[in-house]
Amino acid sequence: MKLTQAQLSRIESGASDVRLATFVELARILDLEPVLVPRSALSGVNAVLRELEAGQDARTVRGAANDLMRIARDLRVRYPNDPLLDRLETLARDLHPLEPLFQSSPAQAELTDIVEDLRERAREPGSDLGGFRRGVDRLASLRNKLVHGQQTGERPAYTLDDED
Amino acid sequence: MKLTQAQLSRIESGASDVRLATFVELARILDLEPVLVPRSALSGVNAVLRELEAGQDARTVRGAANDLMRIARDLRVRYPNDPLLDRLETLARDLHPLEPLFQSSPAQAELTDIVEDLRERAREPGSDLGGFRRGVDRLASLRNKLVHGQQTGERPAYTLDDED
DNA sequence: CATAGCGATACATTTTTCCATATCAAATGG
DNA sequence: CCATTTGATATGGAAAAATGTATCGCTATG
Repeated sequence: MKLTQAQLSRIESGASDVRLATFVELARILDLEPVLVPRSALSGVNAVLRELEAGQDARTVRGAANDLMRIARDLRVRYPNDPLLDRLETLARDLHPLEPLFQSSPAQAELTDIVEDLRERAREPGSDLGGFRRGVDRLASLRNKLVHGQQTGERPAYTLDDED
Repeated sequence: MKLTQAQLSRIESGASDVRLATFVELARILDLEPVLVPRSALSGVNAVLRELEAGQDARTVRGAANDLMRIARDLRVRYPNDPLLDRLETLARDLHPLEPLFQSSPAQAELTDIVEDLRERAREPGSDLGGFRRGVDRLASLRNKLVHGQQTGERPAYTLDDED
């Protein structure tokens, strides 16, 4: 498939009901992936997409996860076997797949806030583990909230996304 | 558009790269909705889809999660503040969203085995926490394995879902 | 054996797609 | 200021492919 200039022109002017192969190629170029979604899953998928497209900076979550991992690793020196650090690492790892859910929501803000807090507490040597634990708990509950607030819904509709 | 019998025959035999309109119509008939997903959102969307299509014997994982929560709660009576129990609870909670990953894999067996083991150890009063901890570790590593063996890496090639 | 149902195929039609070329706008050079 | 180049978009015509209609062959069933 070549997707020539002429072809594009006709597509843009709506003068052509392209073939599937052409369509897919075009999607690729636009960094989109055509996916067939069962109607029953539509609302869920839409939710994910909505949250994502609102937010610009996806890297923030990844960055936060990395920060948390680093914090945990640093503290290991002092508390080699502390389960609290296990927990923190687990939570940080969990962040990655949940990325889409963080976009554009206040969750993002909360997350960076938590990271800030933990970083702060980790800095002071004899830092009270109680405060640190509270931070980790905050992270955990944020995580749980996101994962669970992922309820289903209803409303099927016709939704071929736009192009151009 | 009519989607005649002849056309369907050709499509099924792969002898035709349909036009977009035909494709959409076919999707409709199959109760599917074509959606263009930004690559960056693909993992999130796939997660939702996986979760949904698991639907059938999801109860097993859920059951395991509940069992684990119960075990943890019971042990609380004796060890009110043990962080190991925190960890177990966290892991149990984590199970839910990972449900789809358990489907049909040996992971399912491993999970029930772990639950069996922990239940056993929790039964005997002065049970050695070492063994119990080992069980929890097993659960954690199973979880991590699943979560990590999950990442796509790159390009889903021509991932239009199947039809027929 | 007749016939009804279903999928595959032939041939005709329609439409996309490709290649070449035209059109147009903005930029560039004398 | 006009001519020419350059780049990007539209269009015409030919080739290729999808779609439609009619038909054929197979299987089941009376």
